[in-house]
Amino acid sequence: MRQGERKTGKVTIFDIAKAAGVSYSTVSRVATNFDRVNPETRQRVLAVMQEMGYVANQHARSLVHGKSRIIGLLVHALGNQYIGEVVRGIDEELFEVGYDLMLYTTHRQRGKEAQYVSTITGGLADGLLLIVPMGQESYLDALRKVNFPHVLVDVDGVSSGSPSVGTTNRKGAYDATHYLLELNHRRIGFISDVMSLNTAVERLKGYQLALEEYGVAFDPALVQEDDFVRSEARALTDKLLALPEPPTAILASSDPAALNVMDSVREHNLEIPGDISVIGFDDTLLASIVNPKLTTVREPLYQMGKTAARMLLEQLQDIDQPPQYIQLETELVVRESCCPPR
Amino acid sequence: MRQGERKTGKVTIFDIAKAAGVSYSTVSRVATNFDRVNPETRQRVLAVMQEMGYVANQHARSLVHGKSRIIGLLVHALGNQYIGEVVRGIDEELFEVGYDLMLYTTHRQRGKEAQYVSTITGGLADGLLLIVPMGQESYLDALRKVNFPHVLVDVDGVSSGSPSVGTTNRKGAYDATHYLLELNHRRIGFISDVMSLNTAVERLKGYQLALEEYGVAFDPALVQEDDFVRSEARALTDKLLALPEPPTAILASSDPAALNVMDSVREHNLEIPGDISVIGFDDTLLASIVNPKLTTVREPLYQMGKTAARMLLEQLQDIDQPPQYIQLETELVVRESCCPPR
DNA sequence: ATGAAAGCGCTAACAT
DNA sequence: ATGTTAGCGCTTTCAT
Repeated sequence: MRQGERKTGKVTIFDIAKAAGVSYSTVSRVATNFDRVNPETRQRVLAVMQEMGYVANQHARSLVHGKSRIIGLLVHALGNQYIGEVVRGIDEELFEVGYDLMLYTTHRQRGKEAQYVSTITGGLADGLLLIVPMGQESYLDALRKVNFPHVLVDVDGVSSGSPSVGTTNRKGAYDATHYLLELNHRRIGFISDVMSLNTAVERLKGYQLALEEYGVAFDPALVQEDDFVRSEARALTDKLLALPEPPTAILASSDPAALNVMDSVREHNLEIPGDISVIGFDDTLLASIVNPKLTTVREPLYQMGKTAARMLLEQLQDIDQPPQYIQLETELVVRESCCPPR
Repeated sequence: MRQGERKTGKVTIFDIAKAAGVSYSTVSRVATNFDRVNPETRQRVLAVMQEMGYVANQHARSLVHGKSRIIGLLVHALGNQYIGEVVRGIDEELFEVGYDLMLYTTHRQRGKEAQYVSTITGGLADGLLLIVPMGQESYLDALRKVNFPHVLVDVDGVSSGSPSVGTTNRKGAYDATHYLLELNHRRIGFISDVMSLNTAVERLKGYQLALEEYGVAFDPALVQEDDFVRSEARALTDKLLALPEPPTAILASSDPAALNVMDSVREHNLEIPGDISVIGFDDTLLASIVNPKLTTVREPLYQMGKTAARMLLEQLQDIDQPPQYIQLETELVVRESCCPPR
């Protein structure tokens, strides 16, 4: 190879065949190590492959097989622990069976998804995992219509119509609220995700349920909807604290949001938990490092990832399975950010 | 299509051709919208494509072209803001020119890399971006030997032999240390990355340089090497604080590490910054949210990603370019986690 | 402007 | 056990 030259194919099955003095189908056989081939020949071919640095062209294989062993992964953004853990679970499960991951990040740009989804279903990937906060997006219909294997991560079940793995959001919010009520809080602020997310709706229900049980009237002024794209948790906290009858505790929809809440509270010269108790959601590493350590609703992120991947793998085997809606258990993790109100 | 049926190709160029009453090469022409084709015919074909939901098979295209418009992205782990920002930069740059991203996560498993790299160079991807803390890995040689387009992110320059984009690590550490010295600290702990990373070596040099300038003797006991895989920052802080002459300030190698430092310090019933000043590295979102807000050395993460992607794109155009080693400027961001020693 | 034909690198029947 | 052949879906000369 001339210095700097890099043609597409580099070493092909054909080059190996010539060098080893066999037909290229024989080479293919040892490459896939599928068929029986004379051990001696195999050794020779293997040696040549090694020497010439042969690596099979994946696109050619995909073309033949009609599948690529690639899974598309559509995420909103990387860089939060939340996603990191879920992806770790996915990755681990997929790696074992030799699947690769194609990453699609929608970042702030709404609308990218549809475009991605079409190239994905265009044969590039065999299946699709979606970790995208969403309501009823149109591309989901597309996915279902062509019966393309996919699973939704962290959406709340059946309503989506697509296979999904989520958590017990209602119970999670219920537990958190219950805990606060038990501590004797009666004014509990709730910084919720936007209500277009069914997870947010579920959590609100849990929140209200607990309130009801304690005979506390629901005050809409205490729940503020936060946008997940550009979190306003800080400003919303300000709003909550400016209420005529401000909350003595605030429940946030994620750990990062909770940190913002804490930050805002401090700027009001209020103490945590003395003046204001705070609860987060997710239990990312952060929660146990910050000061004070954050009480939060744990979601089994890693398990969600693993489960989602496994479900997708199953669909790949048998696309006609009825969609499953799996819910993993949340768990309240009590740390230091809550105490009884003054 | 029968319910549940999903063959590989779904709608092919051939189906469209038949339905539109043209040859498939004509369909190809409108699909690539490359060649001149009768506007009328084009409309008709387009209409049929739309109706039948045609999406080109990427593998077939890649096979023909010998390139895939896919870039491999090798990362150690997702889920820290650091990676998130870098990837955002990469993603943005690549999206504009229609490249896709193949994600390879090495997680804790050392050794996965080599395997990945070989499938990547096997024609799956056109180029490779590596965000992997590393010294001199053997697969880098492989990359260079076959002249495979790649760029290293966040390594310190020339020594790697591969094109790279990093930051001014030495200056960053120098600035931080200088700031602390200026504040009158003389015992400055340094929780460094392992010295097998050249970035760590550079930072140490910066640290020592500043010390020298102030005539402060370098005490090896004050620098502790932390493993990036399983951070021991907390334990190392304990060690530092247990010194006969403990530090009055600690410089950490990342923001998350700094949080762990802070946590450990608090457990010793010491105040920040009153008893111990703390400085981080990176300036992730975290830094400005925690309590107290973290003084840290900002790295232009997003820009690093963009730059790396752009460099790779340039290599793709002309593989015979000499490798570039780009350094982006760090900047000390002063917040609340430092003050003069008691 | 469009059709016919070759071929990208590989796998998998089908022969031998 | 190994070679021959026919594609996988697409792009791209080369004809017409």
